[in-house]
Amino acid sequence: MSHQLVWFRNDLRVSDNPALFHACQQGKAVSAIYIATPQQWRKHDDADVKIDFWRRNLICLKSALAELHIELHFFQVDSYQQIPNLIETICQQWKIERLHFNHEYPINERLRDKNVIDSCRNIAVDYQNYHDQLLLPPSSVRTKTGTPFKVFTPFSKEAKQQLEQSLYLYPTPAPQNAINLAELVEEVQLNDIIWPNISQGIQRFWPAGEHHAFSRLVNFCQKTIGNYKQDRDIPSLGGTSRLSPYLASGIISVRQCWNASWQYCEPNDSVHVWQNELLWREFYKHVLIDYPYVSRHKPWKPLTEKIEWRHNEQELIAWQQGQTGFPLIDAAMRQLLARGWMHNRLRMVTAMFLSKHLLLDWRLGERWFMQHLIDGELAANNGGWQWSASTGTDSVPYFRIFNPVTQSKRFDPGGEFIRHYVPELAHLSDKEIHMPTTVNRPKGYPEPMVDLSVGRNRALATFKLLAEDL
DNA sequence: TTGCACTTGTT
DNA sequence: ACAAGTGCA
Repeated sequence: MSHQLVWFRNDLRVSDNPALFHACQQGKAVSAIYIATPQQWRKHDDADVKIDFWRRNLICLKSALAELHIELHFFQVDSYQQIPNLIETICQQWKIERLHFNHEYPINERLRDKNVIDSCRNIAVDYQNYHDQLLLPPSSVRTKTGTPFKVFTPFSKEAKQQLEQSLYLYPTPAPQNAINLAELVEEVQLNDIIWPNISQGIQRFWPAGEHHAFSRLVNFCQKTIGNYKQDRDIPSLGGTSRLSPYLASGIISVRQCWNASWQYCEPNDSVHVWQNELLWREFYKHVLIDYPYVSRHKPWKPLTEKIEWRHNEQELIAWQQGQTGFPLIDAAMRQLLARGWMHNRLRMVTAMFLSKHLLLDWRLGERWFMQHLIDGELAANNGGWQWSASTGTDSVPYFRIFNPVTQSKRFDPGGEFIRHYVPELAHLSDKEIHMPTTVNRPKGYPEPMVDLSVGRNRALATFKLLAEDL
């Protein structure tokens, strides 16, 4: 018997799944496992809304696999350290020949996988792993001199040259030979795991299942993407793909997205803009792999470690709760809490407000985002925050500080987005809503927590000092 | 070494 | 008008 085992992690789908595909290629019985690690999730600040999304997608995955006659078994341990032992036990009791899984790139995951591989070697179990989260493998996008790209534009040019319009997608496997396995004592049911409670209201916005993800992708490419270039920056319009939660948890693959962008779209500027967004995701993942210290709470630009960020718990809380007195910021921060998601434009505006106008440590904001985003993903979240804080690769120049009121007038001109999430301001006119006057400000809505020009100049001075120190 | 190009601006 | 460099070929 040569029993194959697929370990599912951030790839909760059966279509275009390299590990699953290869396991099924062997013509032998295939089983699948998922290992819940609640304490590790807390350590990584994984959001409740994201953990619940995993749970809902695991239900879908279990039934999708059942149709292929593959059983998905659940296990639970506290942390990654216990996984090698658990996998040893599973492999021995089920007489596994080969373990298959798709790569994850953050350092804790790499260490976990290295230890699992060492265990496999100890007990003479074969293993294979595959690249899955990236369009192009690590280290494959390099400058002429062989170094990693530090700037997005040349990175994207090189990446585009390497990418075909149609990438190979691993087909969903055919049904496999069924196998009856003894239930292991370590095994749990999905319901035995303690999951966060998430309201149906939020769940409705993010339906689970790869079929849903795929139809969202096709629908986006056939309809929404046509106006993507103009609409994507207007939070009230819903002009973005809203695929990030599905990509982050591997409910859909980035290869499927890339192919769809060529296959289902009329080629135009908007399509290229969206493809660039996929490449930004790619860029930040490569940065994380090439500069692993960014996942250890270090800025990409070492010099910026010297910045003395202010400490102010109350200001942080005001920002987190959407009580800053700046309507667009507050609307955005409340959207994050209400939906587990925030529009991309607003992620930049709120991140820059925290790191520049308030001069609070960008890592506090990064953490808050991770704790609340359904699409929270280390590389993209870290890359985005370091971009806004001017500490990252190809980040915004420190003197180009978004003005939250100007941004509000430009990207929410009719105030629709603000009215939706900050209802106490809904009655204000289009002109007043971006920055209510003292007279117009309703009771209960806070005064602006910082004078924008004071905050701006404070940030400019801080960064300028840094440059002079050099 | 030089020249070119540079996501998301603000006052 | 201004902020001020920097990656890359």
